[in-house]
Amino acid sequence: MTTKKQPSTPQLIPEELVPQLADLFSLMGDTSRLRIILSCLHEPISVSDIANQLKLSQSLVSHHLRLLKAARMVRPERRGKQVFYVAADRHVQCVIEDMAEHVSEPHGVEEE
Amino acid sequence: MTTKKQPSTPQLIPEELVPQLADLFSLMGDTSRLRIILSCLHEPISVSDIANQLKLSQSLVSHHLRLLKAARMVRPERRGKQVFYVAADRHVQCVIEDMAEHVSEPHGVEEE
DNA sequence: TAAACATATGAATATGTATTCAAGTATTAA
DNA sequence: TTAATACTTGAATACATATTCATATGTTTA
Repeated sequence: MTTKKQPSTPQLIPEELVPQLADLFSLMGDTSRLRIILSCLHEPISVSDIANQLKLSQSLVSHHLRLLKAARMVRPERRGKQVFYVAADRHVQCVIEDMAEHVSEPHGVEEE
Repeated sequence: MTTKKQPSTPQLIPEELVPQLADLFSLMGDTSRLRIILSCLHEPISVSDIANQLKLSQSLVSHHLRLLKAARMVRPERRGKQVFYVAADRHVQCVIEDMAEHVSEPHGVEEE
């Protein structure tokens, strides 16, 4: 039984954004991809440098970067033969930092 | 070829947190689950109310809530026969709002 | 031009997971 | 206690997707 009649959906986040948001979170939900994001969070870094740093195949890194680029989370910048990637905007960083705070939160001691 | 020797990993986010963070993002990466999170973001709401509001089966909502609860993103509170769920802390809300800002960002006009 | 390097991409596979259905547990009311 | 309601849970399935391998594209140098 429904407790009370809900006035449709009283949320701050418009329903239309949900699929886009879910896509972005989903991208960040893979450890390889999250590490890649972290690698190019503060400064541009080349594909091969990411691969070496994270010990992932160049192919895999490239596949992931393609998805991240499509979602506008990173931006490519060619320098000669290499392509450098950097986080698209500051929001990505904020999101990760907020979430890091969440995991660092004291594990509710079931008080009250 | 590596551009320059990286000093291991100069990140603000410690490597150990990455799997936990990815798990959380992964949970938010499903539209059904993200909607469920949004439903109990501001006030406790019963399982059946969530199911009705989102037009999802009670079973599915319960399955998702179990995962969200395990990740300490929501907290259950029994009231008689019903169980109300509410977002565990404010960080979840911050994360979603930051991401919403990201998607609302002007789509870089490829300048320069 | 060809060769070497850096990155990208398509196909194949293996693994994960969202959803459904049926049955189980918990709480209240009769 | 039995019945009804609210929620949970396990198993099965269908679908998505991370990773690898082989190959292709783009860029510089010889």
